[in-house]
Amino acid sequence: MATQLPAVKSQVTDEALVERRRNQIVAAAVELFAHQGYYRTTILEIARKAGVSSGLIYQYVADKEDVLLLSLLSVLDSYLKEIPAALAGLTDPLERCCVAVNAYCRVVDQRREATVLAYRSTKSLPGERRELVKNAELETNALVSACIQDCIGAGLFRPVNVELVTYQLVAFAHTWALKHWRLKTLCSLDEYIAQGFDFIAHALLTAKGRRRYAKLQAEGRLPAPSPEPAED
Amino acid sequence: MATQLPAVKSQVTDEALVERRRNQIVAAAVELFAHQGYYRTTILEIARKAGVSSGLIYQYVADKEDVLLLSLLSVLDSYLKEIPAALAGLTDPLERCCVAVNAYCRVVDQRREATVLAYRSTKSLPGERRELVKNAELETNALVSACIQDCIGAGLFRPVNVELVTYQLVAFAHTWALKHWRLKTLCSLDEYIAQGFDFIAHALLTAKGRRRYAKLQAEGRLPAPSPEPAED
Amino acid sequence: MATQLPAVKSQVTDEALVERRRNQIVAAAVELFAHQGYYRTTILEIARKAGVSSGLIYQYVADKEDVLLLSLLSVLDSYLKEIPAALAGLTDPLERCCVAVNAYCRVVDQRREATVLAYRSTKSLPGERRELVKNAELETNALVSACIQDCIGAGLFRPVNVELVTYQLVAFAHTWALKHWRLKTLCSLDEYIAQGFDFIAHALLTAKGRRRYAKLQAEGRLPAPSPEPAED
Amino acid sequence: MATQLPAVKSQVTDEALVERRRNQIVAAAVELFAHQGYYRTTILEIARKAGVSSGLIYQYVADKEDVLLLSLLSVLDSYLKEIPAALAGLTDPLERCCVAVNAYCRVVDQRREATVLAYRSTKSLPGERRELVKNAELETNALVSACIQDCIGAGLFRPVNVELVTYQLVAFAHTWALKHWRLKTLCSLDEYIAQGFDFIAHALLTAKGRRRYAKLQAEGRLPAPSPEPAED
DNA sequence: GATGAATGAGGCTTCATTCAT
DNA sequence: GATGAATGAAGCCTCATTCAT
Repeated sequence: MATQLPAVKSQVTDEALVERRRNQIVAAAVELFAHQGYYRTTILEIARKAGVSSGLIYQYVADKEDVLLLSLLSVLDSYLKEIPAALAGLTDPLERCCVAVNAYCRVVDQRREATVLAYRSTKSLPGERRELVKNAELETNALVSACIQDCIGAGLFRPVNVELVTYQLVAFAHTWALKHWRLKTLCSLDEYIAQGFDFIAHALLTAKGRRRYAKLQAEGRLPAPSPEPAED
Repeated sequence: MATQLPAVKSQVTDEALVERRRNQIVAAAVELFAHQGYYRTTILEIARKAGVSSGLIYQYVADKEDVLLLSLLSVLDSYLKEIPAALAGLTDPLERCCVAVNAYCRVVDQRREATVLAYRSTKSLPGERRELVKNAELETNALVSACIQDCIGAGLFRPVNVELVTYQLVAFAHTWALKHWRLKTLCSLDEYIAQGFDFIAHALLTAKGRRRYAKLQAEGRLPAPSPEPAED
Repeated sequence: MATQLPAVKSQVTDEALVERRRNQIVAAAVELFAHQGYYRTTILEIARKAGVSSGLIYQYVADKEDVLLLSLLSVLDSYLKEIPAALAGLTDPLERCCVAVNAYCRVVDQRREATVLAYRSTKSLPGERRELVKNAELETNALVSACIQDCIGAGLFRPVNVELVTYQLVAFAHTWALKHWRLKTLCSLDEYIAQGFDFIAHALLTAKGRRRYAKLQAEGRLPAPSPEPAED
Repeated sequence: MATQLPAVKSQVTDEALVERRRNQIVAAAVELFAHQGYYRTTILEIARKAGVSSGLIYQYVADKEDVLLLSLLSVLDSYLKEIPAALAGLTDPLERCCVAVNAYCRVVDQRREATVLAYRSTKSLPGERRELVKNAELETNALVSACIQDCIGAGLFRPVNVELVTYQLVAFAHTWALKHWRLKTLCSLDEYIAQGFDFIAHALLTAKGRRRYAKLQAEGRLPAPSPEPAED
């Protein structure tokens, strides 16, 4: 798992303990970082919230930046787990694509502050540590890309540039967190997802794809309730 | 202008001087904040880069957060100026919409680091000051929304939720800056814009809109070169 | 002067102020370091004793080690000033040599704790900074070496290895400080110097040298009172 | 032995174990202290180098200062053992004196860093513990003093102040370690010792002593090769 | 109006020491 | 007896802010 990358070393040797302590620390850190930002959060606050001493943190982490790194990786990790979990058992490419986006939006919603944190603080990490975060992000992207690719392969999506479109979808999911202060006044998460599907569907579906989409919708296999029929 | 909002008070009375000094300070601050982040940048660094003393800054600004506020407002201000400038003289709703998005992407590209800064640091501002930034953002959004609304009114776009779609377009523009580290390896700005237009066009255009779009394209009135005709 | 070496940089530009502040800081530091040792002394203690704030110290010095460096250099500097001062106007090689050793012993006595500090703490400085101290030490050695060399040149001293003998004499002076806890129970500084002269005289003087030495003694031109006639 | 002095108490009762563990700890500590200094060395480092846990150290020692005390005593102990060992079986007073100085210089050379450590760190010990170190030093001095005294008694040395001259000789030996950074560029240990003998011989020998010295030299009973006959 | 030296609160980090296992 | 995880006091250093000039 990402949080066990050799990049972050601990003084403590007991693997299980390291795992447990780091989870403790990171849980506290993510919450504090998300609410107050990285720089406004002190190690002492993290320690207190985690119920440990400040010195203990440094047995599991080299410095404060490491706590940030682990925190960011844990957020990205949650994406990397939730999306495949949602896809389990599904085979229809279009269904998979919709479910993936839906799942992505919902994790983002559940970890909204943490998602914002990733945007705020990734740049606070220098060099190598930032690369780790970027790589984790690319791993998640790859999940989405694969879905799009499969839809194209199945003739359901137009032959678009997969990676660029991936970023459109990812941006769609992230925007829910980034602009939540405004979006929440405009619609619910369900509505947000539904209109996104509508937007994306029109943007990508082929004629064949549209038929399949309609069928899935009719069968109730599309995750979010569509607020209005997608047509022009 | 935003930088003259009463929220930021100066000890100096000469209006013109205040204006000039603040521009000096903000110019230096934006550059430093953009590259190093807000917390990593010291007042002394800003002073030095602005060619003034650290003490002087406090005659034009209440505290460091004020410098951040002014910096963020200046970034958003540049959006608010560039987009209308690009639209000047244009009347066709679809053309205006495309030009607006294009202009937005290009300002973002020109002020890429500053755009990222806005994402990183807006949350570093507390309460009232953050509202000012949000309002400035909404002002820019309104420019885009108006274009979309006009296209819908003209039957060129489907009757979508204007504000939500606005966020799609805004997200598209911002993503160029936010994910530039990756996007730059995938395509040029022109290509990015072109595929975005393609995506958006499919997502929003009505049959009538498609005809108009094709015509504008044929007349060379669409800002970016379209890599391939938009159809499926 | 050693304390103005470019190796130690200050944030403050006013040369005179830097000089004054550093003297303030170093004076406090030398006293504290000498009594408590480098590691047991805190920057805050130094600041308090110097009558300044702890932050101020860092405007004149990069870190605590720099304070140590300046302190050590100031000690070595005092040797480098006192010895030539004592030699001023003297021309007889043997007299000069005796006066130099005498002066050395007396500075060491005056700055006894500081001399011990140099032995304790030079190794606490890493790389480049330690070199600066070593060079300052060699400069003082050169003063003594020159005296010895002249005596050899004048046929007053046997043709010994000048640098090695220099270290004998330097060690003699330093030992007064290093072993003061014991030596002070055995004799006074005057007696210590006198017996040292006796020892050194026997070790180095040629027949001609012995005659000159006796003459100088008779004329009262040798610094310390000889407790007993030097003969075997 | 010095390390068994009641001043250092252990929680463990098994005498032999205490002895063994302490040797383990001290061996590691001396090496680390000598290279990095006392304050720069952590208990954890000592524990690791000694192959034990950090907690174990505190079962054989009250605190870190105790480790320093034991370390310093062990260094001084090695002098106290090596010198008598070198003298074993020798009866001629002059030969004994020369052998003693030679042996002293060689232990110092072998334990050069440790010797420097003693100079750096004895003052780091407070009150009572420092006395123990001083006493150990005086014990070694007594070995040298006895040799000098015997030479005077045998009419081989001039009637000098024994303790003061002892310090000259001790300083000579220690200086090899203290100024090794410079001396090593000037001569080898053998040469250093040789010139020291030359210096000391001239300083102390009576006419009778000089004859004896020449004889010993001729018989090859003086430890170091004399570079040139000692005369003027 | 402008300067920049001075302040001092506050954060990160280290590490001697303890103690439950 | 031995371990090593946990503690928390303490120190170095930074930097926003002030204010005398």
